[in-house]
Amino acid sequence: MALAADVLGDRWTLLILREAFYGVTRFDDMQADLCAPRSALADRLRRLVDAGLLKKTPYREPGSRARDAYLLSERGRDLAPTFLALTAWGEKHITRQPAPVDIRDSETGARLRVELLDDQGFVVPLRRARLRLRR
Amino acid sequence: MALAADVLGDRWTLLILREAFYGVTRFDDMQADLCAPRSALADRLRRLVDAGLLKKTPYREPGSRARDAYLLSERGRDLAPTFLALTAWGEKHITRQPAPVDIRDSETGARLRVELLDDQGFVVPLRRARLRLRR
DNA sequence: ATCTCTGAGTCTTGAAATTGAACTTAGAGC
DNA sequence: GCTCTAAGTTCAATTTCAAGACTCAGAGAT
Repeated sequence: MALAADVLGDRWTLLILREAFYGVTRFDDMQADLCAPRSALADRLRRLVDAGLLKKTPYREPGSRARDAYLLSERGRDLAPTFLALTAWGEKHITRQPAPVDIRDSETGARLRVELLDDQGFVVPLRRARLRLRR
Repeated sequence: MALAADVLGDRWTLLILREAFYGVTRFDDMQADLCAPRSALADRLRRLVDAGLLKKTPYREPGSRARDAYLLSERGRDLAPTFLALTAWGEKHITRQPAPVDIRDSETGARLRVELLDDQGFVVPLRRARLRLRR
């Protein structure tokens, strides 16, 4: 997780990833949403691409030249459970309101949630969870 | 999640929380583990206490005066699923090795994992997950 | 009482990162 | 050509950070 902190441990990076999860893919849109300095945004996007979480992908608006959008790569999308767990935490402890986002099953359309499961697939409430260091 | 990024969006904070999850509670132990500058560590611990994620708790080593340890509060422990999901991500994409930690059910001792569940409690593989913005 | 030791910080100062705003660039269409 | 736009880049001013020396409070020894 040390390396995760290296990439994610930054005021803008988490917010940029949230934008990416929300489907915002363009520089100026992110800049407008986050009010981040353009230089900071450019720098973080570059790092996220270098780290393989985002992927520059060309797109073309009719009447404009080709540009690059920033899409989540597989590695980035794999942060979805982390993202969803963090969102749930924020709903409970910070905003006390549902976040304007959910994750759904692409096949059934069911709304998904993150849970702790034991080895038999039973849901275990958070209060029973204990962390253990192996050695 | 904006506020989450406010507290967590920092190079040291994530690592400090990891220490806390690993059961390290004392200033000098964390300092030795992380090699963080003492001033940075003091500052981040203060913020985490202010944000309610850690709780200063007096302890006393025989032959020493009373000091404060930093324990996860309930709000902090509620980050366990986030933490576990992030750890799983790191195992898959960064270290490619199991992290030296697991979360267990305090009643059965079973090792726990984080999964996405649909509304009927069935596990849904990550690849079928789609994020949707509600409006 | 005084001395010394330890864990937990604080202080100081040079180095690095960040901000905000203006500027640049590459192509599309007129 | 000329102009327009999204996507950056550049730069001076400011803010934050790092490293390590220093301080502090109490405990036990002398």
